[in-house]
Amino acid sequence: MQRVEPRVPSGFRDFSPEESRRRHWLFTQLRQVFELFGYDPIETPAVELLEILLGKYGEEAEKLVFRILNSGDFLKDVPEEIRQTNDYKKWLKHISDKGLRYDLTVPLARYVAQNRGKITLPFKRYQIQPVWRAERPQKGRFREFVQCDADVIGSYDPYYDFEMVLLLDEGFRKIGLGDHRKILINDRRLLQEVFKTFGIEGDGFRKATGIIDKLDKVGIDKVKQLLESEGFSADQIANIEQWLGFKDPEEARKYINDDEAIKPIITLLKQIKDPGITNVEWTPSLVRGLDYYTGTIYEVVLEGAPVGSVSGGGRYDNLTELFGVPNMPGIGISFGADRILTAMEMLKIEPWDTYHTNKVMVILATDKVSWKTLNSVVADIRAQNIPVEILPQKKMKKAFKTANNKNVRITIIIGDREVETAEWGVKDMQTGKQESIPVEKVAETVLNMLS
RNA sequence: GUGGCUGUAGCUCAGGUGGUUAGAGCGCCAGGUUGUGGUCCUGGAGGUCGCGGGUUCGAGUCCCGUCAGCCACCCCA
Repeated sequence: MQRVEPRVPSGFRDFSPEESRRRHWLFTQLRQVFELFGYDPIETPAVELLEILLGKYGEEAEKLVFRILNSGDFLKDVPEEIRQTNDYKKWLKHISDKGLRYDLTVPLARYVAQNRGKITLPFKRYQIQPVWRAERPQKGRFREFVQCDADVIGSYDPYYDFEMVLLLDEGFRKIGLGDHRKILINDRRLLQEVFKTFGIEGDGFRKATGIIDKLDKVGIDKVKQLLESEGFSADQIANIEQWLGFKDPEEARKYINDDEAIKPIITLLKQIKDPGITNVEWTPSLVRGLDYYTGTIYEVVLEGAPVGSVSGGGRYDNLTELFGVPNMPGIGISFGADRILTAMEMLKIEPWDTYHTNKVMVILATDKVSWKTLNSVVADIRAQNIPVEILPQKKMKKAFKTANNKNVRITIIIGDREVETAEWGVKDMQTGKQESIPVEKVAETVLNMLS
C-alpha cells in the first residue's frame, strides 16, 4: 500500500477546536445583528449551474469560478471539431455545466427570481455560507471562505442605502472592532455621470475606474502613469486627478448638474451624521471590481490590520433582470468572516477568550459507580449551562494531565474509595485544593465554586 | 494565471565553502511519586532532511522539475 501524505488542497483549511470556536462565535454575533434588524436567514447550494454563475461578475472575476467536471463520460458531449483543437475554453462548455458559487449575491438573485411569487417584498435576507474562488492564496486570502451577507431586495428606497451603513457599524461594534473600522463609500451613478463629462464612457469607464480604484495602494503618480498608458488624454487625466482630490461630493457640481447622480450620496452622508456614526469617508477613488453594482458602494477596512477589505457591498439594480425578472433592485453588504478573524488576531482583539473556562471534568477511576447517581450529578451541573466531561481513566496522573491540557476548571474524582464512602473528591484545578464532598452535595458545591 | 523567497522531529528552529552515527528547545512517553496535574529530576521514543530526478566516489548542503507555504502582481472578503 502506498503511503498517502495527509493534506488539504492549496488555499483550503482545517479548523482546530479553538479556531472553530472563534468562527462560530463570530457567526453568532453577526447573526444576532442581522436578526435584530429584521433579516431572515436562507441557505442555497454550494453548487450552481454555470449559466446562473457566469456573466455577472466581469470577465476577470469569472476566471476564478471553480468548475465541476460533469459526471460519467464527460467527453461524450464534446463535438468532434472541438476535440481537434487545443482551446480549453471551447472544451469547457461541453465538459462542465456546474460550478461552486463565487459569492452569495448571485445565488440570492437566482433565489429571488425563482421564488418571486412566494416572497414578500422588500425581502430582507441574511446568509452565512462559504464561497469559493480559484485564486492564488495569500495572507487573509483563501480559496474557500465564509461570507456573511445581508441584502434587501425589492426596494429603491434610499433608506436601505443608509441601513447598510447601520449594519456595518453595528456589526463591527458588536465584534469589538468599532474603533478600528473605517467605512468607505461612493456612488457609481456619480462616477458615471462625472466621467461622462470627461468624455469617458463604456469600456473606457471600466478601464479608468479600474485604475483609480488602486489609488490607495499605488499612489497618484502611478495612477496617472497607468491612465496615460491606457491612452487617456492629458485633459482627461487632469480632470481625473482633480476628481480624486475632492473631499466632498458637492464639488462634483463643478462638472454636472444632475441631481439624480449627486443627491443620493449627499443625502446618505447627511443621514450618517445624525446617529453619530463616525469614521465614514466619501472616497472618490472607490469603485469595486464587480460589474453588477449600479449605485452606492461600500467597503470597510480595519486600521492597523492590512488584510485588505473586510467587508464590501453596494446597490445593484438589475441583477434579477438576467433571470427574466425586471424592476427588482437590491442592495447588500458582506462581512468577510475569515479576513475579520485574521485581522482580529493581528490586532490581538480576542473577545471569545471567555469560552469554556468553566469546564468541569469527572475523572472516573472506577467501574463500580452507580450510573444513576453519576448521571444525576452531571445533569444537575449541565442544567446550569456548565459543560461537564466524563473521562474514564484509572491512572490519576494521566487523568489530571489531560484535565490540565483541556483547561478544566474543576475536577470531580470518583475512585473505589469514593464509591465506598459515598464522598467524591472535588478539586479546584487553579488552587489545587481538594475536598471530599457527600455525593448529594457535589453538584451544589461545584456550582458554588463557579459562581 | 505571472514573478520572488522559503520547505530539516508533532511545534519553533540550528546545521561556513558537499564528507561518513542530522542537532537543540518545547511537546510526547516512561520512571522518581502503585490514587493527583500545572514546578523539579532521570531516562526514552520520534527524521522518506516536502516529493521526483540529476551532478558527484559521496548531497540536508549544488542543479532541474514538481508540490506546498509566505510575499508581490492580477483580483477581491
